[in-house]
Amino acid sequence: MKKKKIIKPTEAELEILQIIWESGPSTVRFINDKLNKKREVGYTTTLKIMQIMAEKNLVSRDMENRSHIYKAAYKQDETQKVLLNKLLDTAFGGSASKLVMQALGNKKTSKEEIEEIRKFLDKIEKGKK
Amino acid sequence: MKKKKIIKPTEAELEILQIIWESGPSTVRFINDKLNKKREVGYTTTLKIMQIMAEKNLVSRDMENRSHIYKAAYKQDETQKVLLNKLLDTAFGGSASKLVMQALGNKKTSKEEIEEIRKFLDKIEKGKK
DNA sequence: TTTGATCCACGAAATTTGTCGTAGATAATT
DNA sequence: AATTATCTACGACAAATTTCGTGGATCAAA
Repeated sequence: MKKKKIIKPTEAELEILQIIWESGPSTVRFINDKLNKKREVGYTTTLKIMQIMAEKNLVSRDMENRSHIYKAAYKQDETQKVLLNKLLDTAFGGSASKLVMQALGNKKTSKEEIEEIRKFLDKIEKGKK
Repeated sequence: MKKKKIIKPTEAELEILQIIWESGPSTVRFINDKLNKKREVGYTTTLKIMQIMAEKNLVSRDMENRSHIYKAAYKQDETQKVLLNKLLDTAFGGSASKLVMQALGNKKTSKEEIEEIRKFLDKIEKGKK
């Protein structure tokens, strides 16, 4: 049995992870600039959080050059899975369908998205029979 | 424009809210007992958290009798909605369908549940024209 | 009615999160 | 070469979270 990995990024960490997932391995400067397009954050604040993320092994970093390059240790999918399951447990009592309907009911979902989900349902139903 | 209420229970608070949602208005003793079936928690710890929840107006309490009775200030649905939307933003970049598929992909969902979701999709599509 | 159980209030302490400032090193510019 | 810009490391600090212990009040039991 492998040791279970614990992934639980905080909000600030998730904000950073999202940028890395989207843009690939990045420097602190790059990420801080991106963040500042949405809200004001000091450079050292971003730096500090990313250093902590490295300690926690949420990211790894290449320290070859002066400005280190950080990359995500876990794929976006894995992290989403963990967070979703946590929410499923803590707030939805484990009912995935309730969660799904809540998600769809709230947000205006496009016709295309709905179609996509239908196909997805077909697929998992087939694999289930 | 009404003042927007912010609901963001912590993990410990959610644990407690779930019990209240499931069992109805409860005393600290009752909740602490329930919690202790899963993990060890001191009575005063539970008490303290519930008092804080009352301060935050996450719960209201009837102080008529010596042992106060706490009840949830928000319905489970409302809270689920808030938490889900937060997760949607922070981890899924706002894509509800991605979240939905992730949720369905992970968990083994029964045929009945899938059918239920299909009907739900029909419904929101109709309401969408 | 004295003792013991139970309850709340209050506060202390440990941890985590998020925020920066400063210092020292290195790179770039003039 | 001297000055300026840019990095990392480190520590400090406030706020929020979680954890209890103690003390005083009230209720129940002996």
